[in-house]
Amino acid sequence: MNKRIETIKKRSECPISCSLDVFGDKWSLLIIRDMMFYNKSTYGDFLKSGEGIATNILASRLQSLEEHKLIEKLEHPESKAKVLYRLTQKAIDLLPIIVEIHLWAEKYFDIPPDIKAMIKEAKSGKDEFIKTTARQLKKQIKT
Amino acid sequence: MNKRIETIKKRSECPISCSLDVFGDKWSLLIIRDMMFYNKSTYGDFLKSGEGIATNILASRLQSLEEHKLIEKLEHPESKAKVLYRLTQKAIDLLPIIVEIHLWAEKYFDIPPDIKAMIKEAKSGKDEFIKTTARQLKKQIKT
DNA sequence: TAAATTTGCTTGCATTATGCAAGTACAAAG
DNA sequence: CTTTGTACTTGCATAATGCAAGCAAATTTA
Repeated sequence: MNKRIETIKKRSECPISCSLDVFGDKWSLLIIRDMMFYNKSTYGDFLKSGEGIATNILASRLQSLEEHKLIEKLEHPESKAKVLYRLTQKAIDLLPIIVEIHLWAEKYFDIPPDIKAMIKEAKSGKDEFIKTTARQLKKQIKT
Repeated sequence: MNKRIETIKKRSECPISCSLDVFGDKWSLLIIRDMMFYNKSTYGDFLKSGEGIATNILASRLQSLEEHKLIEKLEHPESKAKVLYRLTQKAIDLLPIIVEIHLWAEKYFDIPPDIKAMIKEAKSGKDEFIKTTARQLKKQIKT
């Protein structure tokens, strides 16, 4: 009945490598994205995402994100049947990375119009965009 | 004798998702890092990296990076036995992302002193650091 | 110039991660 | 008290990664 604690191994001391060991997989950043920009907060929310994550993988990624302290599991105010996932400050601090990924993507991919609008805003006033977005997200932590 | 062209599939139109489809694996960004910051340019160079990539995986990642136009394969000036890999502009444009990952990592990991020095420099004058580093890298492209 | 070494891979097989479909337990609604 | 919703787990298939060995062409060494 022992849940295997996925040992958090580092491949090296390199900051890029260490970071990838935390969120450098196919799904983690997409879950963070959903929480940051689409107000998703429950298991069911994440399942509905356009990319179609499998149920077992979602459970596994949520566990990993929790172990790495990027998210916290809380009881949902509406119902005991639900679980509320919330970003930590550590995850909110990923915002600059995520913004830069958006800016890179905007240069090399065709982006849907609605998202493109947000990227334009982020581009024209990057620091301000990050600051206000981070502030919004922090509100939810209020602890 | 047909080399299978790994079809480049997108999971969605989301810029984060599309970007991860390009470099969101365990190794691609580390190869880019080696080329950006450690002047590595050959298959043998990449093999020597601290994280220890397997030979077949390295070959596979190099092929993927080339297909996604993040690197180019050129003949090595020193020897026909060698292959020279070079970053494209598309890869150099990843620099802001990589810098932000460094800054995030610096906040949440213990970083080796030499790398920490570089991060401090990047932090104190981010735009300038990116600009000068990118300029250095572009020199090598000179077509 | 023949043999050994370097370089950039490929190949075969083991292990791990991810994907899919079904099932389960508990809470809540009817 | 049955049905539905929510958050998972489980079993099995496929894909990605890891490890050790092998290989061909180029270069170096003897």
